[in-house]
Amino acid sequence: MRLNDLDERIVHALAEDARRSYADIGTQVGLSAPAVKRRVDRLLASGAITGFTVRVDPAALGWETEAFVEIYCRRNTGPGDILRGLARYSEVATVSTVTGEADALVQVFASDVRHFERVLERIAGEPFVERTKSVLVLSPLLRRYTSGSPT
Amino acid sequence: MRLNDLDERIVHALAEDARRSYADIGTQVGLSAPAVKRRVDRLLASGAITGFTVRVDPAALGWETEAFVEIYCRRNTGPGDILRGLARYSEVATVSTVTGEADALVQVFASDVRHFERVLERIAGEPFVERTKSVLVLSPLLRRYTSGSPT
DNA sequence: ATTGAAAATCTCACACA
DNA sequence: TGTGTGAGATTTTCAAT
Repeated sequence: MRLNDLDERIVHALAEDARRSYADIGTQVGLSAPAVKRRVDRLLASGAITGFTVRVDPAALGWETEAFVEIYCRRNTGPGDILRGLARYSEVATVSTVTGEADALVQVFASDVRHFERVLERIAGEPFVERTKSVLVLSPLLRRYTSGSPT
Repeated sequence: MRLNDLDERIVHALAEDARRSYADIGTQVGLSAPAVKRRVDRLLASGAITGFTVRVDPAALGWETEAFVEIYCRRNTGPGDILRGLARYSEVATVSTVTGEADALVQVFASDVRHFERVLERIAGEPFVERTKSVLVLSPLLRRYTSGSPT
């Protein structure tokens, strides 16, 4: 789907505060409230917008430990296998297949290092996982456009 | 701030759909709409919730290329130097100092591989950067709780 | 895309445990 | 401190234009 300038400004407004009223957004972009709603509905239907969510402070929710885990898979493992295997973990925030030596890069939030260790052991025990390689986040210096944590 | 079970369930509900009505959330967690709003307001005031945002499909906004870049810094580089040096790039979404061989892990969104290459060259040219090592995202299989892209 | 009206929701006051 | 109830203000939502 192709977004025009008006759509982009609406998405930008929603990105800053997804609970702003359509009328508010409308006055900012020069549209009436129903017009804004129609465009948002269209963006939702087309998949350009996939939903609305909350920005949380992971530390405030008790998820103080963040890590990136490289996954090295056994032969004949497809993206679907990786997703199905990892989506079950509530501690897993993002999963991406990547170029390079590893097959996938996984972002994990845990309450502490002990918790992370348990999660890592379970992930490493998945049948499609050959080995893993993790780095722990020391300081989340910048979290732009995104922030989230499992519940 | 300490969150109890009710708060966590409310945050979880908002993470799935931040535009659900307080009454809906209330019936799910066993509270009235005003009670839910009061807790959300408190979570906002305490900083546990930092706002509401929209989940977008980066590709629909024209940001089709995502990459993770490991930064190896010169000696005597502090976290502040890394943050100041990288925050200027609008393509940089997240910056974290990490354990392991690299000093920092940076998430970058670009419109295409050519765009990413230009950004990478500029980052690699920063005075505190000794070398970089990148992996490109092939498929963003899972983007839980939020996903965003630079505007 | 806008207008205007009806339905739903938000948001506050107050009362209660 | 935290909750529920009810009323008024606001917003959403859908016709008709």
